Amino acid sequence: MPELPEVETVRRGLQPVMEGAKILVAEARRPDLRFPFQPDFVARLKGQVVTGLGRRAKYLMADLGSGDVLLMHLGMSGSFRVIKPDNEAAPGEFHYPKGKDSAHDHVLFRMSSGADIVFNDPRRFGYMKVIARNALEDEPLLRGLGPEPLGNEFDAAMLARSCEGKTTSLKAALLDQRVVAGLGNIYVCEALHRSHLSPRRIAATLSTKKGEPTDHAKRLVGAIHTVLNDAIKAGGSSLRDHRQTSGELGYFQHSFKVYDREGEKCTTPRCGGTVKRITQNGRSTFWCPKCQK
DNA sequence: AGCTGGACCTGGACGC
DNA sequence: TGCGTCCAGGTCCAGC
Repeated sequence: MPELPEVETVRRGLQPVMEGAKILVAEARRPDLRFPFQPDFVARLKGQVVTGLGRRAKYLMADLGSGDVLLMHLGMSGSFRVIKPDNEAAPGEFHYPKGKDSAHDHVLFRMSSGADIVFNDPRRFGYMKVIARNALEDEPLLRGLGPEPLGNEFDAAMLARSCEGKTTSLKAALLDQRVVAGLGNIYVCEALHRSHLSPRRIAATLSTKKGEPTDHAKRLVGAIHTVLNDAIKAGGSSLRDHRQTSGELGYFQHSFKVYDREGEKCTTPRCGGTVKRITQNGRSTFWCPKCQK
């Protein structure tokens, strides 16, 4: 599920049951997700109080009382659900209704807040890692991350600067987490449509020869802001029945203008174009060639 | 150095 | 029904 708005929605769902609560039990039900779990993964979690739950780009970060940080990424198909523990179960055991994809419930936490938290990830592109807080800046997974798209430092000037000299497409540049961290395939397509910019445009065209941001860059940053904020307000997007931690569906998918709308009429007033799908860098791009230039 | 394409996984939708 | 193909919200890494 997870681009920035979905990860932020997950964070808000987990925060009430995680923050200030102790991890009574932690369990990893397989040796690896995308990477092997660290040998001391469970040991470093058990008994720790979660002092805060934050987000950086598409990562969730749980601060622990020990000074460690639990880093979590949802990959393509990761999700969390919050369930009530079964009081009949032994204290260290997780008993809960099994669904058809329970086989992909890979990580479980029992919190002192009275919640069990289950991480499910069929494709296992997600991962979790415990890092000492004072070593965060050396963490390779976080190293080259660009600015938060909703943060103060991300503006047209900064976007133009980081796209300077880039010969790749605008689509590919915006998906590059070093340029801006948190966008994915959906919100890049949506932001480009809302700013009427072609996904095939060369990224370097966001700046003038003097290195000043063009109006295009300003429009694009504005569109990124609005589409992300609107999506967060809607609880993210629910594709293929992906759910929030509470089991509720986000509803921003109903607001997609182009993503997964190939063949539909463009919604831009007086455009009259049709949404097309092309492949760029191996991934689908949805856009309207008529109003995106 | 920057960029592209393949690899990593599983499951759902579709066509025959 | 079953089998094959294609596609999916991400990102790392090799190779050009």
